[in-house]
Amino acid sequence: MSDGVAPPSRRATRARSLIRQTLDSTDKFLSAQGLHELITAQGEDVGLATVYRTLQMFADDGEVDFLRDDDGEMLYRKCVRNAHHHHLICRRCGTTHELADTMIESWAHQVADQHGYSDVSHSIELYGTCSDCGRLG
Amino acid sequence: MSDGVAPPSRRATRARSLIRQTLDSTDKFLSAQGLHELITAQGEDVGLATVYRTLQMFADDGEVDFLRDDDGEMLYRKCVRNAHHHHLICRRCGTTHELADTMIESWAHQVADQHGYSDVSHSIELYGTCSDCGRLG
DNA sequence: TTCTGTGCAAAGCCTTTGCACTGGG
DNA sequence: CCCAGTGCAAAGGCTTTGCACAGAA
Repeated sequence: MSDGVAPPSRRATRARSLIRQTLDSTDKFLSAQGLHELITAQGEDVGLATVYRTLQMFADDGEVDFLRDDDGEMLYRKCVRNAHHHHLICRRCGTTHELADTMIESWAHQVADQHGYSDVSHSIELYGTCSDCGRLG
Repeated sequence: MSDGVAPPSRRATRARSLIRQTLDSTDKFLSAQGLHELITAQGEDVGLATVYRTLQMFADDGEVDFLRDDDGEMLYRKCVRNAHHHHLICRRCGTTHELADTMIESWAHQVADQHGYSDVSHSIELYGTCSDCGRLG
């Protein structure tokens, strides 16, 4: 599982800096387009294609978490935890909690073993309404 | 959770029959386009838009299982089990095992409760290489 | 100077939609 | 006969790509 390949050289640019800043400004998962809008709203300007390319690169480098929502859209969020984990996401406001639960990992492997599967990976995300949004009705 | 709404009237048509037949012919998850190709390969002809509309309808009616793969594509499969469940899917040949594990359900609810989330739902799929494909190298 | 990064516009892909025709009941 | 269902083509929405220019090192 170790990607022996060293990450390619990465230059420090205005676009990357702005994208990192924007990611750091929130705990929520953002789409490429959503992030682009936030940047634009700040009066800054970065090409949408660059946002897509950069988020993809950050994801490859493990600098951001990413997942695909129910609509098939990719969402990205600054990486808080390094180890493998899952998310509990408020489907209303997007607030996210990271879940580092070893039980799930072992469950996944156990089930896979039982069926003779190897190279197991899994996609596990929980959605709900967070307490704040719940209060607001 | 009961969808009190009675399903709208559904007519028996050639397209629906062909789509059902094709779904029944395999245990694997199929994309709309993949299913359309299978139908075409049988020398039959159904509009692609109809396949999309029909699969969506079957999904709404609970007649098929569906999920979104890592590429964001919707996949459909004939429904084997009625109760809520998850899947263990071979990422090579698409063979699928249904998992009816109550432990996961209770885990999800427990975690959500701990964080004050309500209306919990979850997206859980396992991917791996099945024993047959593993043997083939 | 060199080569990565960026912007823009075009193209790709999966999916949905509008509209007129077809066919099930 | 009537309305759900279908086909086709166009449009949508997210994402990727080609290419020439800009800017980091």
